Amino acid sequence: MNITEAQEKFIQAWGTLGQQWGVNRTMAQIQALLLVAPEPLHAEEIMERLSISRGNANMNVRALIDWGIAYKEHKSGERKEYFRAEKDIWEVAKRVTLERRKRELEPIVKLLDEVKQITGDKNDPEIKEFELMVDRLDKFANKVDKSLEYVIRADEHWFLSTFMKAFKG
Amino acid sequence: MNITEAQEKFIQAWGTLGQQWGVNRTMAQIQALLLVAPEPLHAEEIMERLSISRGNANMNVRALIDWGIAYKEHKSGERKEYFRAEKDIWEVAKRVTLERRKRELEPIVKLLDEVKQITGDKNDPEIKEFELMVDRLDKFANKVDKSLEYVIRADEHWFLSTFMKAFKG
DNA sequence: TTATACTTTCAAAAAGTTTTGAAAGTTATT
DNA sequence: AATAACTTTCAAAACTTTTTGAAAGTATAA
Repeated sequence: MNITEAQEKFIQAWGTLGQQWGVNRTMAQIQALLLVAPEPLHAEEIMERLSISRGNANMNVRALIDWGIAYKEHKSGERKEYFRAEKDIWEVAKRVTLERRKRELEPIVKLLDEVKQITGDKNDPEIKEFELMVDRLDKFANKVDKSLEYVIRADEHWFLSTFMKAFKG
Repeated sequence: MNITEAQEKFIQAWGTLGQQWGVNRTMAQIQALLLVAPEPLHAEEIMERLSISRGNANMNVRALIDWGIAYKEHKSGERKEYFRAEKDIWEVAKRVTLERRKRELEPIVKLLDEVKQITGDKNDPEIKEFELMVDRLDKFANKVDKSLEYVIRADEHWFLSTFMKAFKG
């Protein structure tokens, strides 16, 4: 396999994986392309390399930047904007974790708070079960939230340092 | 807010959250319904409560069972099948983690292995960058994989016991 | 064996998401 | 101020996923 084939394969597969992660295919493909590119690329290059339209390229590059996993870059003497990917995988993982925490965990906690105060006979089995479930979920969500906060704030290599000891390095 | 409104709100919101997790809306709604139900429900009840078709109900109940987060149940003297949700949230989290590991992590490792052996001039910047990236991703994926394996095998309350010490809780 | 009470399947329809590309917007240069 | 080089927007089209419901399948009881 030569380098072009390998890059192509990687980009396609990364796109497919992205979809399972709830990330749109093109966004993941652009990230993959920027990850394997030794130099920043501009819109035209991305469009050509992935055979996508200008609008699509623009939209998804912007999404990557919003997530904090790609950056705009300017080359002196050039008007074009260049883009590069964040290549520190731990940093990417941290960003993605933060983003998901915001999008997934915060709404759960908010929902549970709203739904916590219900009126009615506390001996009704429906009410008993509901309150039990809300309580269980709330405890869980708060534990996960605190744990994420902890690991995100900690050293970027937390995962290594916390767990790898168990595997002797 | 009365119990019916609260349940309704919870079910709808859980469905929306499910979508962001890559889980189909109806599957998440059925899970939510079964989570708040004090007794197991049968197909007819699920269809009616969520206003969905028989096929849709059947398909998504089956998916929940495949994921190991809901169970079939039989009531003696009844021909209908009843369904109940796994209500231990730690158990649900474990199952979901296992499922995602299989669907998301395993394909990455497989891809990286395939793409690792490329032919060409090792001084070509494209090749250098590519090999660097594959190596970084491979190390990361393997660390995450081993860590998940560890925490899944460990006590169900691993999350608590590993991190909560840091919060004196 | 036949009838009945249920569950499962699957092709077509509906709903939802992504992509396109032309037009509008922005900024830098002359 | 006008032009050129670029970026962004957005409505329509293409594509993907989900849902429906009627038909087929299965198991139990009489």
